[in-house]
Amino acid sequence: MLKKLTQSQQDTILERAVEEFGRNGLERAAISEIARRSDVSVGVIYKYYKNKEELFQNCLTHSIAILTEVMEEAVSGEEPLISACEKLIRACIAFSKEHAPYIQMYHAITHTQEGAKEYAETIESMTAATYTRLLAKAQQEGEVRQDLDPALGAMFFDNLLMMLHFSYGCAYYGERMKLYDSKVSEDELVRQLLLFIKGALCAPGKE
Amino acid sequence: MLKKLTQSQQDTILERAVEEFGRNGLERAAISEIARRSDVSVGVIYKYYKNKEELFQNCLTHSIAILTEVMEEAVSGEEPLISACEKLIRACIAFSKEHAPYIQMYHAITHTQEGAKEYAETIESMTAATYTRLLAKAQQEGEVRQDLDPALGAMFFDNLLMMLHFSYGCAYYGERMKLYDSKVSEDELVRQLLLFIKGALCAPGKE
Amino acid sequence: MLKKLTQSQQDTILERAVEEFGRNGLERAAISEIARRSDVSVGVIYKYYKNKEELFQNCLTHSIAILTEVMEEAVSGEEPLISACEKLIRACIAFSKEHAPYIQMYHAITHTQEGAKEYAETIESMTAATYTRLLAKAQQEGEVRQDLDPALGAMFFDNLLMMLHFSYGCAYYGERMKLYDSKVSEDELVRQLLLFIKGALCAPGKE
Amino acid sequence: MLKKLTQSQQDTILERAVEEFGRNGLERAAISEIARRSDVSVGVIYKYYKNKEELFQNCLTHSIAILTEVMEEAVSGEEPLISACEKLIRACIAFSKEHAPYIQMYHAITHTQEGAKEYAETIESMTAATYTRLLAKAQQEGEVRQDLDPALGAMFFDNLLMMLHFSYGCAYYGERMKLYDSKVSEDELVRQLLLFIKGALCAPGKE
DNA sequence: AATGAATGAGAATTCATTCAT
DNA sequence: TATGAATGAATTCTCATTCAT
Repeated sequence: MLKKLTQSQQDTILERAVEEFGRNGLERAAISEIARRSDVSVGVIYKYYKNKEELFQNCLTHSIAILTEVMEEAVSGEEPLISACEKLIRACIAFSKEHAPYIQMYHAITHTQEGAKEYAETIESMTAATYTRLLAKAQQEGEVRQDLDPALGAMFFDNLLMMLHFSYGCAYYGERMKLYDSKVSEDELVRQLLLFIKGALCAPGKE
Repeated sequence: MLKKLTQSQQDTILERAVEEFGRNGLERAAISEIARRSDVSVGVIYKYYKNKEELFQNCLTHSIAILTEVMEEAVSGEEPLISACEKLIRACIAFSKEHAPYIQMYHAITHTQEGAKEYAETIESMTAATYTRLLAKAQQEGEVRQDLDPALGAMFFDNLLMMLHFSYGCAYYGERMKLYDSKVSEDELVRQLLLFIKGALCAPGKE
Repeated sequence: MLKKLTQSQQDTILERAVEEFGRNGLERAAISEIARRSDVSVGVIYKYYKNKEELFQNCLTHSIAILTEVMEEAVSGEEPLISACEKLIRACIAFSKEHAPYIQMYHAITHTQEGAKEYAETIESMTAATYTRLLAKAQQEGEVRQDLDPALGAMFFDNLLMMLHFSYGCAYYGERMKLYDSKVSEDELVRQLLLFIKGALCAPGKE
Repeated sequence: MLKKLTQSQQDTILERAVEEFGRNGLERAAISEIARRSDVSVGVIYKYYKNKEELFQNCLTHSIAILTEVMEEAVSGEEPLISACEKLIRACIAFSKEHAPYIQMYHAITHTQEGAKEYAETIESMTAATYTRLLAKAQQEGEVRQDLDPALGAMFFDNLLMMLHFSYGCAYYGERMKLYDSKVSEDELVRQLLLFIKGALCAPGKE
């Protein structure tokens, strides 16, 4: 067959690769398995990606792009901070449940030593800036207490979201969550997390 | 060398193993590398540990013991919740800076799919129970607001601590932290985190 | 070489494997040695056979098929017992001289403890049944003396054939044979063995 | 401990070694296991035997010596051929049942390629000569038919005994025997084998 | 002289990567 | 251009043998 890979086939490879890397991590993931599931030959994957590492990188970029898009969409409107937070939290949970492999890939990348700086900048810069801006603005409007540093507040908030992603996207953190709360409903968890965050960020008596 | 391994050599193996597992995870970690770095033969590692899995388990047990000791010490006294939190936060940071490989190994473990439940139970059960109890008690004493679920509150709190561990123990999260806060002192970070947690947990006007 | 293995190369692997297993038994036989002698990579052997055990099983099946074919051919006709015996004896000798590695592999197998039952059933069942039937039939026709148990007689007869196989296929038994008979011709040996067997099986005065 | 090994300890080592080699063959047999079972250190075995190969050789010599002694004892008297045969057969079975490891060692040695000649001469010469002489004498006395070559007759007879040893001493041959005869008593087997041998060796109407 | 822990070569098996077709 | 079989380096684990005590 001398037919060039269609865009759809290329997408399939990336999706199956994300799944395989999510399942098995960079090391154990098998190119042959990705090829098999994508219904292409091993050789063609090496036509498109120099080696396993590079395929992994591409999966990452792909995952992060999707993840970022979803999160940005949640805070694009003009609305009170707490509503934005709720949207973000619900988006977090929905995305993690639906696209666990992407979360697992994200988790995998955060394990790198080499290139950690470059990865972090690529992946986290925009979120960091966005959340910090969101808080700074809310602070100016009196929604957020004055003694909180917007950057650090944003980081703590993002930390909570990140753990939420892991809790719904990674087996280990899922099990850990059960140890804390084996039967509380997802809605109740969201309500409590909002309560927690609101207390943390907002001036008493304000919203 | 046909002399029995000294205790110090045995300790070295465990330390190098933690580093290797931290760097590469269970799968990719190479016994031969651990042996080389520990300056012993491969065979001797198999004399002390039945296989790679068992060495890993020992590293894990060892790590947890150290970590637990540090954390328990921080909350052993009878003191206001916020003081306990501060102690825990400072212990977290100190431990992560001193024992980064342990944190990295922990991070690697949390990526597992298989055995996730067993790992989570081994590693997280005690912490989960301890923090939940701490909050429940503080709630009874009026220190913590009544509408907060102690278990969920404990989880959110532990989530913040976990991210703190990662931030000081893993390269990626360290870089990420810099994106939020490139110059704030550690002391200021602790102060702000305490502020954040206090707001989240405590009834307004109370401590 | 990235061309698919030719049938001849695949046959070579099996032949070299039989030799290696014959020389060293299942345990000690080295896949790398088989690969080297077959002029293929180690990996390709694992492409065709899941593991050493499976390669061994294939060698065994292959050997049995060849051996059985040869032996069955010798007793397929309707002829007096003694003629059949002569054919079998001559087939034994010819086969052992031509395919010594098969005999050596057979000898190696018979040393196993584990799985001895399964091996014995796989390898010996058909022969046992065939020889027993052969004798029982000859007994009904008066060719074999009435006081001989056909099954035991068949076993003693097969015992003699087996030792013949070893004598012509294994170095040790070859040397041992020379100790008994350093100059007698093969023809004379066959004649004497037939005489021996005829005396053992047949009623005096009958053939 | 600076105590020299007693003779009894040395014997124990040899016995345990025969067992271990019988169980696992030369390759799989573990020196450390032999040491453990003999209640001596690994090092001391290497004081007495240069390496595993040499220990194996010594086990062999030991096994063969015992085996030969038993068999010679059975034919030392002045008695009719068939009585001697019965004694030998019964000695065969009794010895094989009691000392299976020795038989297994014998079987293992017959697998060697290198040194096959030397082994065969060491082990088989005396038996070959003894049985040949036994038959030649019986032939002179008219007990054995005149057209049988005493050397070849002795070999066929010894072949039957050898298979008897294997049948009672090696798992594989034991299972094979069951395929022929799953319920016949040992006594009946001896009776039938004697019948078989008598027919093979003796002139009709004679004993 | 005996001990037994350490050594390290060697074997099975996997799988990323190559390249003849 | 796509294929997928072949390659062979790398990894885990075993155990015969050594030698400091």
